[in-house]
Amino acid sequence: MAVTLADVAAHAKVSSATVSRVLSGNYPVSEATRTRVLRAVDELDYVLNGPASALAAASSDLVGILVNDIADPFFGIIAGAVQSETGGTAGDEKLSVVCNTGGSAERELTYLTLLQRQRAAAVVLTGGATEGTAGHADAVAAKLARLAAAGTRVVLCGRPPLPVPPEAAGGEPPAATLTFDNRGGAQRLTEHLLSLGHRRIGYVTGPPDRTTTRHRLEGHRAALAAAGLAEPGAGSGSGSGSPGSGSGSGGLGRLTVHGTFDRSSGYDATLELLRREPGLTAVVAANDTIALGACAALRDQGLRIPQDVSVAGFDDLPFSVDAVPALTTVRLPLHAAGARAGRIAMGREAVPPGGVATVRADLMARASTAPPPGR
Amino acid sequence: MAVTLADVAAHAKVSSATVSRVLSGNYPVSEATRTRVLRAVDELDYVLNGPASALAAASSDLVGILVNDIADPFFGIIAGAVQSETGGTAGDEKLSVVCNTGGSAERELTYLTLLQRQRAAAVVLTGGATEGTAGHADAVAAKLARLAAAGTRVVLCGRPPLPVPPEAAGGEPPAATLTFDNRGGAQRLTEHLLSLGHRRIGYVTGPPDRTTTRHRLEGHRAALAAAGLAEPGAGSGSGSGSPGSGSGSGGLGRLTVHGTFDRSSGYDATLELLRREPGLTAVVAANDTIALGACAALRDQGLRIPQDVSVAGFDDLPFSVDAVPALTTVRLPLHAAGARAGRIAMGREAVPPGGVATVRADLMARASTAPPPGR
DNA sequence: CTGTTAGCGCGTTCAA
DNA sequence: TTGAACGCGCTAACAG
Repeated sequence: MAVTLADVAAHAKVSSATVSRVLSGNYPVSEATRTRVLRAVDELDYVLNGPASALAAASSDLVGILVNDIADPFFGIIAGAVQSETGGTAGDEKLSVVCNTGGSAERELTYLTLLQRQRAAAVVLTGGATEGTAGHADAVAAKLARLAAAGTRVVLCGRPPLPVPPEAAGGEPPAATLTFDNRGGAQRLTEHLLSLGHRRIGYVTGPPDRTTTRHRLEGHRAALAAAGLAEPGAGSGSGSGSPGSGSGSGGLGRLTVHGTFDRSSGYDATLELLRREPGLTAVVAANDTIALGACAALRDQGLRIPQDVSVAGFDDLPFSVDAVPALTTVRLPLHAAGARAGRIAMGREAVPPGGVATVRADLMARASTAPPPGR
Repeated sequence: MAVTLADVAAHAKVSSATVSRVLSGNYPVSEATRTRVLRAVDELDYVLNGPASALAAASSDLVGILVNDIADPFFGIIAGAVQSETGGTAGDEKLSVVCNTGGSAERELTYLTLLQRQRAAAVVLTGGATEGTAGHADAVAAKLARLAAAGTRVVLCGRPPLPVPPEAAGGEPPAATLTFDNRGGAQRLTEHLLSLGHRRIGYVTGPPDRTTTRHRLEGHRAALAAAGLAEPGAGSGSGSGSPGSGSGSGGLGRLTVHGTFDRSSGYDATLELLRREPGLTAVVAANDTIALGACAALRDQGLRIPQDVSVAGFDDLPFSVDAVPALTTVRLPLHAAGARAGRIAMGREAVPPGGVATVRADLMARASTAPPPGR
């Protein structure tokens, strides 16, 4: 049906082996035959058969990039940066592709299996992990270990390091990891608010079963605790997973509302926060997108930012500086981190010592935060 | 090295063919052997070899989604919608992957070739095309025709229909197309501004060699012309491609500045516009992201929106409604269009009559536009 | 319902 | 420098 190597060989009056050598280029071929072959390829519109090639060579040029939400610029920026390094930057053309897991550990596993089937050259997992259902995290870790064992480079970008299995202690870690300092960044952000004088600070975040949610919340609470604001009775995790709802108990959980990582969830959660604590003077959001929704909700309630209520986000996505007022947030060098992950995936940069590098998260104090009213 | 079908067969004491049948599932196998095989698969940690499978079956489960800029939510939303339909919605698991072309026709061709090599089941091209270098557009069209001929479903989403080659007239079009009404939407948007009383309207747009740029600009100018505002001497295309610069000639081109489709370009271009025409009362941006930059620039110049200058965008991305003031724009049903493209790519929805369907673009008049000062 | 047998198209020895 | 031959791992006929 389609034109094959043999067809080209016949057309150029050489053996198929010669054609193969000309195309792969890593073997001496006389200039005369090379041009003859190339002309035949052109005339016949020949296209290499990827599966056959991969089968024979026992390798492929696929690089998979897994993201939780492709419509979220947070992931788009990272994925774009990874691709800019893994794409055909040199002779080594790689088909780097991004796979949208929707934050589901199940789909993540599905994609990993699919990539494993394709004998992918590398896999980059971006963003926080889901740690809800016990077993799923282990299943992912096990699959990654198997991928690594089969020669696939595994890189984690913006995700906590894999737990090291006891039996593997001392060996090379299966995955190179660039982890974000979510905890530290969140802590510095809340310290900023505290230093401005805020004491009644609401927290609007994403699903409780995400590492990103948990770490940023931990940083926030660590800052509160250090300021003597930690109330007893609040567990580390809190609230249900349904948008707009949170833990109803007293303590810290009362001022934390879980939802999803999007704008409308931030809107709803902020209204809920206001219901629980009308005297709120600041809202910290787990990311910039949520913060945008929070701003809208506050504004719709007739509250001014930052005169009545301060608002802060996380990530420093491009739109944050353009918000009105400009959003105080925590900057994550998403592009740089993604690019580095891409280079590691391509083997062009060494794995960080110990397999793990922490990416810094810097406070960007802007106009959306100010001292609380009457102070 | 890796465990193969034969290993599983031996372990389960059946033939490799039986194992294959159990795994593909589309063939009757007794319950007893099926469980035995599955257990063997599990015990041996067997993973299907994708290339070998694709080679033997002469098909693959790859679906490619090409986007111009993966960091831009415009593409993220479309790609996410496509994936939600092409992902394993039923028994037919497809590895749907998004490829970032960066708007380069060259990389677009590279990706198409790579997908062709993999014998992709379908390819979805999103967003406007580049029409700069003559020949490149033809090369892409030719490649798409070849892909379609080889059985790959080709779908265009948010891109103008492929030119129909004369010799193919009457036949099935090679690509199903969902095209956006960029021209109509832009025209209605500018009519809205005109009806408010604006006469000095600046236009900030992307690279001149993109169909999206051209069509939206055409709609804008059509509205101006209908209002008798067309000045002679302005060509259809104008300006150089470098950000912040535009055509220096008189006529319409004077109020049009080309750049890239991002925020900083919108910022710079707006300053340039203000330099050329300090009496400007409105700025129309070719998309919402540019509009955001335009707002920032105006604000930094001490101009109020919309009291001093009105601003409008295009696309109605999620953040637009949260801008302050809420952005007047043109809504494109990106998610719906992407989902439909995905269904067509999967063969779950019929190709529109004639191969082309136009997606409507509706004016969303919001708070960023108002009558000009003193009126 | 299950086993046997041929290739799928290419990379890679081994000889020449 | 080139050609011939084998096999990668799997699916799809064809028998039984």
